[in-house]
Amino acid sequence: MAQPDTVTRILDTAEVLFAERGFAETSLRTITGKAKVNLAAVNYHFGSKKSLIQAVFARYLDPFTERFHRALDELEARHARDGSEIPLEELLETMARTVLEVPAERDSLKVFMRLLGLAYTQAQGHLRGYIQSQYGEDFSHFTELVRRATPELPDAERFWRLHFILGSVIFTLSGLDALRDIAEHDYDERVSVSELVQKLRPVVVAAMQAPMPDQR
Amino acid sequence: MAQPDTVTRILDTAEVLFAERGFAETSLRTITGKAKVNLAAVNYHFGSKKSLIQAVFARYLDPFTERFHRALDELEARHARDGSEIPLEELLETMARTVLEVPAERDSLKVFMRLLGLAYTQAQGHLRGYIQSQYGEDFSHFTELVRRATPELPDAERFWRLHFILGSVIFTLSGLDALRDIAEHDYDERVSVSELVQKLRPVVVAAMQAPMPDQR
DNA sequence: GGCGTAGAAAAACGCATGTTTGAAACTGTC
DNA sequence: GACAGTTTCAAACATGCGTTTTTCTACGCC
Repeated sequence: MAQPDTVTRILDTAEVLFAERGFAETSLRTITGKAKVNLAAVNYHFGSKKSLIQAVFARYLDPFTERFHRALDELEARHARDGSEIPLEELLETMARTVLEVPAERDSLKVFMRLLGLAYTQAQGHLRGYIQSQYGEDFSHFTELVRRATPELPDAERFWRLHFILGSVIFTLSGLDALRDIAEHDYDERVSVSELVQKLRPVVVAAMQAPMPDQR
Repeated sequence: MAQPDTVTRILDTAEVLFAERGFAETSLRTITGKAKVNLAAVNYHFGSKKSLIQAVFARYLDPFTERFHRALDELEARHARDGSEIPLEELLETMARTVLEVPAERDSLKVFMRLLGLAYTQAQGHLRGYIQSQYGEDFSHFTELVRRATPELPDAERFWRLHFILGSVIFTLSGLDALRDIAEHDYDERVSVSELVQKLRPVVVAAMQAPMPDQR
């Protein structure tokens, strides 16, 4: 098999290493060494380490938002025809399906989720700004649809619950390997990612439909 | 007021900086500079940066586990007397109260949660091992009580749901500042930490009591 | 066939990092 | 008040980092 070109080799290696150790902890020398590529290649092709990080994200998020956008439009169109509202389950289902679809091609869901987690938790101010500016609009579209699907929730409450859920998903899927090892060791149950998503589904729905907190 | 001693000044400064930027992104020079302490002091008092990181955690986790242990024992004793089982809400309540109590003395819940989040997400293999070895037992005690409180759940299912919840809590509270800014900007609702914990409560309970996923 | 350009390779640059050193300053004790 | 032990300090050390520069190689084009 022919070796992929330099740019692809760098991206392939970088995303795995970033996902494993974080951005600051992964040096260009480690990346280029493992990718069997000259050190200067990163700066030549990407300009800087920062841009490499953004490129790694773009390679996931561009196809993701593209598909997600299409899926949401289609969902809206279908329900617009018969005038019904889109139920929450269907929205969550659509998001889950898209998240699973995109990295499936490279068997890298774990990497994708780890990267999302890192984008939130690692400092890297430039990343948050980049993601917000590039993909913020599509996410807003989604939250607007969720708003219509859960009209009984106050806006702020829905906002927080969405982030609770986001935390569950990112946290669980990004720490997947470690957790899976523990689960297998303690309960010998070996779960696949799709089984885990199945486990998440009722929990997420229940979280969104939980009663409002007591006012004390 | 007298300046705290060098060790305390280092710990106070380090925990804030670590929480803000992560471990790798915080240099000893930044810490010692801000703490108005000589650079060599860290290596003199702690031995290495690694040990400093562990010391920062120990200063939170030692009192936390100590209190948590006591609180659980007391809870168990109380219910052992009348032979009743400890309800799930009470267990979660106890944990939440203890988490809130410990850093309250220094108004640093945010820091505490950020640190917990970092312990999970930043590589720092030594940290995970250290925490597991030092505090793993107390956490096991807690999960055992949760097991008794939710006998209808299969062990593996409970395991995963606990981690879903852990994800929600750590993710939300560790990204608190950023999220709070958004929430305030978009919905002008300024939530306090205890209000957020109040919002989390019904969601967490609902998550644990959600129906089992469909088998497909 | 020579030329121009894009890419790869090797080396060096400048800088920030964690750590170590050795001398100075301080502290308590007899 | 001299001594031993501890803590502070400035300086240096070695290393690893991202980036830049320079040289070399390969390929398309009139």
